[in-house]
Amino acid sequence: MTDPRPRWTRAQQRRQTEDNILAAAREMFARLGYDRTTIRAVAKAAGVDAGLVMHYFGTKDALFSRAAEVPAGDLPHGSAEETVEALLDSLASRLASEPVASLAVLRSMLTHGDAADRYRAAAGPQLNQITASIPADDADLRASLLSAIVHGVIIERWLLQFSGLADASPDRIIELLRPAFRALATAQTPPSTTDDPNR
Amino acid sequence: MTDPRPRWTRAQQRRQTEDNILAAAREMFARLGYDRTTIRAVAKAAGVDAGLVMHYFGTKDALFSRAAEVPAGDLPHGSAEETVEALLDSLASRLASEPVASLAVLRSMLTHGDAADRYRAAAGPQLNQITASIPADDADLRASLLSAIVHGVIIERWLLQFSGLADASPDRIIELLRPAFRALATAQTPPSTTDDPNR
DNA sequence: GTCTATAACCCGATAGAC
DNA sequence: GTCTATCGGGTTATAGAC
Repeated sequence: MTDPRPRWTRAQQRRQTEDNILAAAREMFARLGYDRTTIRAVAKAAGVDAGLVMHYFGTKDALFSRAAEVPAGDLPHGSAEETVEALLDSLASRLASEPVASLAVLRSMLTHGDAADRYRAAAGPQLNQITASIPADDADLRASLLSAIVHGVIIERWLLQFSGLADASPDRIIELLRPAFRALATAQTPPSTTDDPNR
Repeated sequence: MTDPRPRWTRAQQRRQTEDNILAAAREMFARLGYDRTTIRAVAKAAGVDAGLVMHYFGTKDALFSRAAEVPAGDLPHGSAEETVEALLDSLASRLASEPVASLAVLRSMLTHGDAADRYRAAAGPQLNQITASIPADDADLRASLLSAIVHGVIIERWLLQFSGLADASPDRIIELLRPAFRALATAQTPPSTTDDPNR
């Protein structure tokens, strides 16, 4: 009375197993980083054999590449003010819940070259768009600083779990950062301490 | 005709060798992180035997602890404005040249628990002083954000070597960040987009 | 297709010769 | 004090049985 036909086809079954492995790998890469994540542990977490993981993905590096695929987040074009708001929106959602694949990249980027490359590749386009929206000679530096702030906050919230940032409400963080972002995105020489050498 | 008395005493010689090992370990921990730094490689870089490193420091963890000793950087007490300037001064010097021991901690903090603890211990006092100087209910969150910004900039400059931050002049970075820091350190509801629900 | 066994290598740590 | 040799364990990756 057993049905000889499988509920899923071979290809579907394989895909399902691959997804399980990738999910386990993502979680582990995000929590432990590249080096301390072992193929054996990933396989066990996914309920399969370690040899199977190698058979599917070839190498540990390839597994990381697949597990750490993160969509290139891009911002809509617009004025500096609009870009600031778009950047704050993006940050707000990443403060609410950061994708595991992205956390895997962030966790490993300081000690694994491929992860650092992935990080640069993901941040690059966003950086260019921010730069383009800022009307100033040093737009690139301003954009880099905005990007560094976003990443610093994300890292301390999700990876280091700094008290004060780990459990603060995204809205409050956004409200506090808005003036700082505006100050960076709008070119204005502060009427402050030093004299202008260009006069 | 050889002089039987050594130029240095045994204790001095040992101290010299220890310093060589620590310097090599610092450089390697800072460049590769905790996991990828091996005792063997440190010994080779220091020109000694791997067994000697173990004999001096006992374990790899203990070697890291010694190599990653970083003085607890504290800020002078003062008003919010003064604290901002002190924080900017501190950042300026860290942008000019960051100590190798500190880079070792930063490089390893996402993947090595001890390094993360060290990082929190070093950032903690500074954070408290910033918090104390800010007259606002959410002073702790504002201080955390200031700290996150500093660390984000340092990481992208020294560890990820993000173009735009890696080779920008410290002075320009400081000038750009000053308004942003002031905005965070001085409690003011922005006269901006949203209505004030507390009226 | 899936899994077991193992090869080949590198690690931290230890014991002991000199 | 310094260094050689090695132990015991872990890893990725491969080869082959079922």
